[in-house]
Amino acid sequence: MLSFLYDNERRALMSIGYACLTVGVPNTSQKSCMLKNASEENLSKIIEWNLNSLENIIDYNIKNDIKLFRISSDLIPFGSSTANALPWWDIYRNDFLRLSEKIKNSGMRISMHPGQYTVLNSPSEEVVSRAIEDLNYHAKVLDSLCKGAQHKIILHIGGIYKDKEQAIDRFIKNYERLDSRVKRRLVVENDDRSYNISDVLEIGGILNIPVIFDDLHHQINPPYSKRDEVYWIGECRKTWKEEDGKQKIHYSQQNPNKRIGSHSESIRINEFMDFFNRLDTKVLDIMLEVKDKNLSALKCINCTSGAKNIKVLEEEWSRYKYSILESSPANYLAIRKLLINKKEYPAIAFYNLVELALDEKIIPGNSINAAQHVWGYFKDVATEREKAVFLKSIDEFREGKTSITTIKNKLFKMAITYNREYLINSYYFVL
DNA sequence: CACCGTCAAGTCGCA
DNA sequence: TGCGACTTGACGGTG
Repeated sequence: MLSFLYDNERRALMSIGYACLTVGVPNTSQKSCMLKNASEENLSKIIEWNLNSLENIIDYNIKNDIKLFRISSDLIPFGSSTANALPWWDIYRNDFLRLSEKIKNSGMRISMHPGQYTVLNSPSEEVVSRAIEDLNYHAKVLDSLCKGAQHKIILHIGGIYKDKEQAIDRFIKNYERLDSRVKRRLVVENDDRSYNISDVLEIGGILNIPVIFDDLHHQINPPYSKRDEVYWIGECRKTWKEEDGKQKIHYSQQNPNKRIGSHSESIRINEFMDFFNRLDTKVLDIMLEVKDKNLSALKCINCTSGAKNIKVLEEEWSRYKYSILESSPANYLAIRKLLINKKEYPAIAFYNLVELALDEKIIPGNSINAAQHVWGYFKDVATEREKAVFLKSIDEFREGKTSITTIKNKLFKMAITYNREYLINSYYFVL
């Protein structure tokens, strides 16, 4: 079947992924601690917890065919600080080995991205040496998980300090101080205030390292030269060598209710498809930066990987269902109707309706209706006491004495207790 | 158990 | 020169 070939071919070309955390995936939370609590005992507990969460994330990615993922810099608390003297790569060697097998066998591409506080071009030697230590830490995590140089560390250039030329020179000079294990993975990215894509291409060109194009940063902080994103993505492509793997870009959308640069709650699919269709090649990986994480990754994957079986959308529907019922009973019915014909694959239409529904203002009566539907999964097994508690909380919600979140949390606990997998995977508890 | 101030990192604008 | 704002998600103390 042609669509099958197309599907596989397209998938081999492009991976779409998400960063650091998941939404609605059980047992994937991260822990951290404050400096004053960074005892060896406490740190060990947290690292163990975080590695277990990471394994669950990787399992989830494999199960859902998500082949691009950014690991949180907080995986090891104070990983680049003397506050954490644990040889964690050694202590948890077996865990890292198991994880690296899973990553390798699934063909997943991993990355890491030190935040805005890792500044290689600072005039302060203290700050620079901490940045170098931090990059060493990131390389150590990646080396423990994946061998190839296609698994990248993404870094911003840093500050300006009232003299951009000198600041760039300092970046270039300090780059040379980096360990080869960092250098082979290091790529640089444009930011939303100081270094635009033209600046970063210049720096990447001098250092002969790949450049990541970040679309939202580019919209906020474009170079003087007026060229469109497709042009700049093409320029960045030239910086990616064979051993670096596929070109990688960052994509996010503005949150209309927050300050410039804030990431949107979800990827608006029409806007994304417009961008996707304008790309002059599909041979690149797209890292999404968005609040709803894996949810948007699945959305974009399902809308760009050619025709799939409608089962994919039915699975998504099973997870979105009760959120949609809560926010928009009308769209709930519209989506059911859309998915009746099992020979079609109306992915974009489906996500359009989901977005429309979730944008609606929630009416308390609809919240109660959805909660009662979810309660239906327990009505045969719940104890009298559980039933009384539920009915009472619905009454309290009606009177404004409790929040729907509290009710949802109780329902989620019951989903765990009675092992209702269908509900445990539902976005109802997180959207 | 829900809520909200605090933490951790470095830069930059403004007194 | 020094202080507050900025960012992000989890902690940790309060009610």
